[in-house]
Amino acid sequence: MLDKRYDHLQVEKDKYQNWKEKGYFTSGDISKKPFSIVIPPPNVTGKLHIGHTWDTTIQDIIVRYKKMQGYDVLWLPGMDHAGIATQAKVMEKLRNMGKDVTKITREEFLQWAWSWKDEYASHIHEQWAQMGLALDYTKERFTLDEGLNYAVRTVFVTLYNKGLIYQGERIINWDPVQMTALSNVEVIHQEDKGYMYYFKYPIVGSDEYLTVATTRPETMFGDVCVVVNPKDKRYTKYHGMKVINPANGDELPIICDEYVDIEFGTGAMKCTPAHDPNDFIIGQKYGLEMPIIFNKDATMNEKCGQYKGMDRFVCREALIENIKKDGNFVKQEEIVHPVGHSERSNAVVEPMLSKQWFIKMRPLADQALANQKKKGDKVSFVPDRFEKVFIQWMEKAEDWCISRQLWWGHRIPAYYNKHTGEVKVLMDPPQDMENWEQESDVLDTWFSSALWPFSTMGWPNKTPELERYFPTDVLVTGYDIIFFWVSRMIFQSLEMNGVRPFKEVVIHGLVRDELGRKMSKTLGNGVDPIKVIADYGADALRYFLTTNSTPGQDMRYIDEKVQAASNYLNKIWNSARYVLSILGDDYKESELSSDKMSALDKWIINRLNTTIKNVTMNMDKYDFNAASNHLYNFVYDDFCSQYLEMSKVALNSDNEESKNATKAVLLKCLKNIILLIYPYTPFIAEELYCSLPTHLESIMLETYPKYDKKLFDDSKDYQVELLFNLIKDVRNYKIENKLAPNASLDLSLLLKEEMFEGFLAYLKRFSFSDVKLLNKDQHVEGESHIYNEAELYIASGVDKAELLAKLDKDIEALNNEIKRCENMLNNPNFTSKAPEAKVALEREKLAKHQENLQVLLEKRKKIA
RNA sequence: GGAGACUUAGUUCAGCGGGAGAACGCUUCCUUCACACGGAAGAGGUCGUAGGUUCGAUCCCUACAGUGUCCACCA
Repeated sequence: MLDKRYDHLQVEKDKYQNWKEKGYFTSGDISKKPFSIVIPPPNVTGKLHIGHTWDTTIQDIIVRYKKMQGYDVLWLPGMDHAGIATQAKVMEKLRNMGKDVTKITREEFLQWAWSWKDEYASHIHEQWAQMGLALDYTKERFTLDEGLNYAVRTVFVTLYNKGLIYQGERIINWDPVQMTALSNVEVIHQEDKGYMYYFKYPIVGSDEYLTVATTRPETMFGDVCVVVNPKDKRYTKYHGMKVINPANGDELPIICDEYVDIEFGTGAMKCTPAHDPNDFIIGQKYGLEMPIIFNKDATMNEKCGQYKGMDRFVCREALIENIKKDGNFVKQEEIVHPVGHSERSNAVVEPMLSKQWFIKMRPLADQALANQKKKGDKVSFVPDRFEKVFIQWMEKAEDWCISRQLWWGHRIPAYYNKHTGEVKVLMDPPQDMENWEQESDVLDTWFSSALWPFSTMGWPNKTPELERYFPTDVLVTGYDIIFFWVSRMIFQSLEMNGVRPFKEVVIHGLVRDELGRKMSKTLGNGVDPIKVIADYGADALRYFLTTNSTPGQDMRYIDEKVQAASNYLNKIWNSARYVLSILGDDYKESELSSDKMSALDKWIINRLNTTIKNVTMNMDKYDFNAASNHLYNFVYDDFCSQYLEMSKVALNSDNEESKNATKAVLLKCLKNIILLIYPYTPFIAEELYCSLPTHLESIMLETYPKYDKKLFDDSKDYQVELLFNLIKDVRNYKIENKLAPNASLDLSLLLKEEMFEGFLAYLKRFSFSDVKLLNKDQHVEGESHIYNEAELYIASGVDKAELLAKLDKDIEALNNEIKRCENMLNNPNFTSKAPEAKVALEREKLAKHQENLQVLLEKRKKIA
């Protein structure tokens, strides 16, 4: 027997462990069709946040749904080593322990990092368990494990040999806090306040000067020339002359290049090839020197004279002061301009010339773009507008800087000859390793993540897993990592395997706080899923997360809505409790047979069928909000409010046959509700399922409900709806007239056709009144309610004037409706252009309205 | 500078070429034997503004306004 109140703590206890131990999460039944998903591996940097919960719940719903539909589902779990982020956290921990991190060795650090990984991996496992995720742990991987390292090396060597990976000196984004290079996507551009400074660059051998503008005066130590547009007439006379750099007195040539915009600033641009990507291009074009002026921590280096060792921003201020003293300062303007910050450290990123490893993107991007044009092979985005985001990024993808000056990651398999400097890229260290030194840099974390869908399945070996589950069926992730991850998986898979990594990508948004703000550590507005689970249960949280937004759209976390989800589950719980109590302990399940079912039974079964159809259709579209809404309406309106209440009549009758039919229908509805809600809320579904009179060992072994045409007979459904309307109007009458809900009224009913068996009994029971049947044309005093198939009169002490007033109101409303219909039908454009069915429907409506109007008019005549 | 998203009830959000929906909140009534974390009934919206397409627009198109998002090297 179920408890009176749904208690999530009791319901969610021990179930996960049991599922796991029984092997329900394990894939590999080759008698079934395969279906596969790889989890987006969470970083081992911390605990999971509510965004992870959303992401993984969507996957879990898909997984459980597909399992029920008879697929052999592989949901592959795993985690990401998250290079920069984890290294930063581990370093911080070591500093907090009082260690001198500058003295620590690579090997020592890696030991600490691995133990950090173990600790956080166990937190993540615990959270997955609490959320109830049906992950196949026998296939779990880590982005830094040996097998994945083998895959990473294979890809690196292959791309290198194809010329798609190269080492080059280029301008990269330098994070001076983490002291590593970053890729473009790891740089966040934000609008910062700053100044545009204008300085005089005196012309050598002249009293004149050029005014040059810059936002980063400290880079002036790296200036090698001043560039003007050859067409700029203001500067023609200076062509071939030199200017003096006001920062250090160096003489700089004036160079002409079309790149300079005559309209922008002063039209004279300082050129710092080592610290600006555009200047770098000009530097290359004219073979200019490229002096680097920063140390790795963005302090000024020895090229900066008296400023050596200063922080770049301190230097900036000091330099400006000195230029002012020299009289070369013109002005400064406050501006707001985009400034690049490191995604991880938030430090202002310094563009810096540096030797790094790159992936040549153009050929790979073109391949990915070409594949999107192939109908059967493309990756389908859900919702499809996100394909555009992907395509646009691919169209202008620049080379990807993949080397990082870190320890925590896949070490680049390149070897430098200690004597000759020769570079070799190899799967394994050279035989004479004593003469070689391995590249100390590691790869960008996303390099290994990009291989995740196939590296986790044993690639490059032709494993059975790869054969069976790759390409995967669907990937679920947030729109914020389309660039970081989705696009890179796509081009890597196409290059390495010749096929897409997944057929579909389901994109969701961000969870925001109650006020619509992004959740962040600095705001402290994050929501801890573990706390929500403790308060309301994993089921309520899962239901809330997956049913409160449209695909691809952000959502707000609102506590009351989780509570509402919990109330819904309590509703299902109690309806189950009731149904089970009706069935009794020794109930034997029997087949539903259409001929023993009442009109009411058939009605609810039809509603159930329709619900199954709608839910399934929307589940297949990954529209979990729409799917759950259909079920919700069925549970509340059709099943609980109508059928459960109505069924009490049959259950209290002496008719054993109809009693049994009702019980069977109740059970069928309940069981289907449990099965339909199960992917969303597996814990409560399992609990209720196992309380059914007959059940398998677990709901995880059940099959998903199917639309059942056999029981479909809706011929009397409209009469059932009429009954509901009659009851509703009677209730309404009582409330309007301040009568008790169970007050007995004097009701008269004229039926225009024969109603289903028991119709009157239901009406009597739910109106708490006796119902007199009228013959045609028989007149009764009272308030009239006209329906298409019936007329209801409620005798009352209300006076004539009031009755007439009400009647007039009804007549007026009906007249308006008739007018609306007539206007439409009299419009030849409507009748000729609108679909036939639409026109017929309007005609039908008009006829009914007119008929009903006649009744009301006659009624009025008799009263008046 | 580009791209796309959003604007619907007090609030958070669905929806849709043919009489506006849910949840929460609010009002009235009801402890009736599944559930007061409940039930019954109800109030509440010129669907951002202006044009256009259409027999018909909240829905499609255009412009505008507002809100937030992503991308982008202009000194």
